[in-house]
Amino acid sequence: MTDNERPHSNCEACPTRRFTEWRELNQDELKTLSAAKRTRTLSAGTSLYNQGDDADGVYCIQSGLVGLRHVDEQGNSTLLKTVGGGSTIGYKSLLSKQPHTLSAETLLPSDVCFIEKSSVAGMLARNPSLGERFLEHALADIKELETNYARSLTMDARARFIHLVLVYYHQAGFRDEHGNPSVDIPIKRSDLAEQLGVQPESMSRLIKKLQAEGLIRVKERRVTITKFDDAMFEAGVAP
Amino acid sequence: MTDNERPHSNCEACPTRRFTEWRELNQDELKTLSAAKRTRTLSAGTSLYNQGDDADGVYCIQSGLVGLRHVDEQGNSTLLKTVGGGSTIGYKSLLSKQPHTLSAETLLPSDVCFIEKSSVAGMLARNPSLGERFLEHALADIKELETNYARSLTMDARARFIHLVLVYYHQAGFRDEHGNPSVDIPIKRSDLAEQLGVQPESMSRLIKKLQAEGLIRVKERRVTITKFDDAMFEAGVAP
DNA sequence: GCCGCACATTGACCAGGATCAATCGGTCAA
DNA sequence: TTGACCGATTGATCCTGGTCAATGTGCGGC
Repeated sequence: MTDNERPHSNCEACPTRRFTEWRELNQDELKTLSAAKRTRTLSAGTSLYNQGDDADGVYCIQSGLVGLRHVDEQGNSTLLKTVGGGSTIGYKSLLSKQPHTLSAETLLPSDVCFIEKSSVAGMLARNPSLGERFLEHALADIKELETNYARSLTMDARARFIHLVLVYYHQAGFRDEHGNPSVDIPIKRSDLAEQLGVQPESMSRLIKKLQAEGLIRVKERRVTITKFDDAMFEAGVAP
Repeated sequence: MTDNERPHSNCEACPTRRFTEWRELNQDELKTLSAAKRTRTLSAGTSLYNQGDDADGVYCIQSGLVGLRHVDEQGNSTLLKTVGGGSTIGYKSLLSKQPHTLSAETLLPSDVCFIEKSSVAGMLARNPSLGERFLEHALADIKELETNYARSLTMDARARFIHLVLVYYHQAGFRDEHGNPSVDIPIKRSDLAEQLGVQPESMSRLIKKLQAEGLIRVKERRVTITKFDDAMFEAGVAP
């Protein structure tokens, strides 16, 4: 755990910190945080924690991609969410003192910081505004969950997929060599299907259809949105 | 607003308080709360607040039933949740300082207390544990949303409906004259359909089918669960 | 009593996805 | 090189739930 410690070993300099709960810590607190955290570079497919486990701390994603998965009593698996650099996860279970409701697993090689339970508790006790940041985070998560839930109840797989592509584009989009909006959605088809609540076969057919219509172009795991306005419209996003 | 003021005019005596955020207030704080709150008895179909509005305070449901609805850009309406006595709503928008993401409307005649924004802020400033209660509430909401979202992605309308009946039964169930587990789901079919994300016609047919199979019996808005174990199994609930 | 309206149900038909089975390509280890 | 395995795709078929149109049914207003 010491030999693969590399990226941004001190939190003051961490470029993603300003998007996290830790953004308002003072110099002293940042020193404490730097000392408390453990940074690891993980290969894809590494489990951070499992549904049902007790929380042992919180995880800050510095880079890469982490998937949050839920498995129900009947074994149905759902990829509820993916998070990238600048996200803090695992805090809900810690704060509610209840077992994790989701499992977290790296989907890409990722740099992840871990801050142990007692350190978080200590900082929370000394800095009340940190608690407010976590509350804010929870409220933002609720908002996102509400709209996703409503979307799953009212929109078909096609519209949900287009919406999801636009979400990924919003997070990590770029222009390809011809200036077309593109994004790498670096997860396998079956995970994409799980995120949409459809079967992999339906995912294949859907992609095929959307390509045939010329709405998107897909090569491997790169999606180019060729009719951006149409996509926005179908996903129900304001212009 | 003064003439229809009736039920439990002081919060110390309020029987539902022990289920709410206010459960740990001291005598002084309870007096403040009692003075700040306004209680109203509302008929069914009254709007408490609308999606897009700024928060003006929080609402405590004393009795009755309130529906929380989301309408998206395309006009798709979803009944995301119903809440009864002992629930506090409207707090998310207040704490996040963002417009309401949902509309709240009474589905039954309801007694509702309203606590104005500035009063809540005052109490929060003086009592940090109140903030923790709201955080707990938010975390519980997230947990519920996550499982509902996952359920909507993986289970069909039939299983979701059975699950929903069991949820209502858990909240307000009783034994009918023959000792069979029953519950009044006091909302109209189209709202039930909205809550499940299906069309009213499908709702009708689904109920008909489940009755034909002898799993449930439905009369007006009362549902009797005739095969309780089968229902639990289909809904994916542990025995 | 009669009209109008909202809620609920039913029928006929269609479409979106699920399911089952087969194929294909790529990668890795023996 | 071969075979095992995984991910992805395709085809054939079935079933759930959507859509459109019609019919009940109860209730308040006049």
